[in-house]
Amino acid sequence: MTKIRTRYAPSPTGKMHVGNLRSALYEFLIAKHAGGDFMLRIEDTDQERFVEGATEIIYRTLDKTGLKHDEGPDKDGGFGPYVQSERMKTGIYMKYAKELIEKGEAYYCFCDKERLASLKTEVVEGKEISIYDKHCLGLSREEVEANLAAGKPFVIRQNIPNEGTTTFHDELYGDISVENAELDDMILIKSDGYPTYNFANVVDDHTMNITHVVRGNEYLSSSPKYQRLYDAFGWESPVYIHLPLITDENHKKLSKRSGHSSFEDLLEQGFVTEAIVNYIALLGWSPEDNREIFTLQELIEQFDYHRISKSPAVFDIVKLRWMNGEYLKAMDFDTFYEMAEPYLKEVLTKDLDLKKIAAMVKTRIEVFPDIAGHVDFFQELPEYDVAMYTHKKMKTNTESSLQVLKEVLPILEAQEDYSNDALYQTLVKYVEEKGYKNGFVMWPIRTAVSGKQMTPAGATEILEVLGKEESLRRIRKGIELLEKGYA
RNA sequence: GGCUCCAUGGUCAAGCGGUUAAGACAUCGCCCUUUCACGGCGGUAACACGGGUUCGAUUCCCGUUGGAGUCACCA
Repeated sequence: MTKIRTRYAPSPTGKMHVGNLRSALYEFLIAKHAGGDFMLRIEDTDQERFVEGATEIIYRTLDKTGLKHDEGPDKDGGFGPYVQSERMKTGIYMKYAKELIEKGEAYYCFCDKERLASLKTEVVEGKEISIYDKHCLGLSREEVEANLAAGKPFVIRQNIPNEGTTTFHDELYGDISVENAELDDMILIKSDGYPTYNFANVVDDHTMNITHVVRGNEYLSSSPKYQRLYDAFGWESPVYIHLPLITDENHKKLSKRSGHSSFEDLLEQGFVTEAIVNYIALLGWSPEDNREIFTLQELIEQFDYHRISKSPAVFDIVKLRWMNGEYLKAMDFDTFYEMAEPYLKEVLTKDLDLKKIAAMVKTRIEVFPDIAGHVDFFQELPEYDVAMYTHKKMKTNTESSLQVLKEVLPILEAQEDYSNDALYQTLVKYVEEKGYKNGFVMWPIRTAVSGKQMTPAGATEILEVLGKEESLRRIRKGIELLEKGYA
């Protein structure tokens, strides 16, 4: 049994798309589950789309998510170079392309843009559809030589016969066959000398000993062409595993405008890395049991690629939010605080015990940006309606609240110890003396000091954080409002 | 439009000829509670349709319908 080798082969064109990230994750898991190697190869054959800094994003994301590659541009494993533009300098692609020409499996094509444009036959949904007419296949060897000698720009095309069918095997989808007549003579080497993705991919996967080619199923329909390339070279084809698409809520392939389509977007929206990885692992794959929360290590152990699903999966941000909340709840406090602090400081500039507030909020938020809405009242008492004092279950109304607040004010003025425990004891004592229910007293106090329908903590906890002076100020304000609301 | 793939609740999904068709998110209700949340308990909700094959189809085959992907000197 040969060692499994998978590869992640992104092109440095910008942010890390979640679809790409999931491919990387699955490629990593398939290799690691079997004790194999996971390789990184940079596919930068399109100089026009190259984005400065994009390679760094790839490294950073892989590092942050824990998808450590065994080989790559920065980690030579003997199969380099690992960047296609560098591989090109070795002449490898041209060498193999010429081999194909010798075999009659490829040919030079000198057709210019104008001629190609004249081949456009049909326009469907705004896209022009054309199939190359093999015009240059008919060129004699002399004509080709003459064109080459004259320095005429050329591309090299794959020669696919018009008859017969081509079949390839996918581990998940089984055998897939297409008529050769359906297959276009795709370009292998572009006029700038660079290989196309299609060609470089095949040459590199083979020469780098990749055993399992794992990629999105948008490549499913072009796979027969790749298969023909393997066959033309006489190479053994790799195991193909095409992954189901990840779609947006409209069941369309996830696109930039979805807003949460890249790993960076998600981090910005306050998601934690582990939750994102965990969630996308479950988009298109499920374990044998019903577990949903997995560390990367646990995923490696559990990941059996035969359990990858065939149908597309909708990226559900709501479920991701839930999962993120689970991670936040399970996180140790110091780590949580470190991450939450910037969000707290954004709304709380007064001298407040942020750690205490962070603890309140830890189990009630799903993503960090939720924090602001929970704690803003600590900074400043919001405007609120006296109707908020009325709560049927607490049996409170504006009248009872006014009375309670008035009675409680002197008690709280006399109170020295503003710790949660002490305050609670004091208030409960008052409750008992009066024969009230807890909520009958706590509700109006909480309302007065928070001005909000819901808060991340009970009344006395809020009093503690606010401190005596501010608490009393807010309660007096509450009394004032209630009296006014009355008149 | 051609080709290819897919088809279990709103979403992620188990299931691989015989099940009361799991579970999770969301949603609804109840309980708990110093509000809300958390947590606990419970409810609503699915095999797209039509033919076969079979003693028996969610499961196998064919068709229909629906959805998606792809048809570049982009990957």
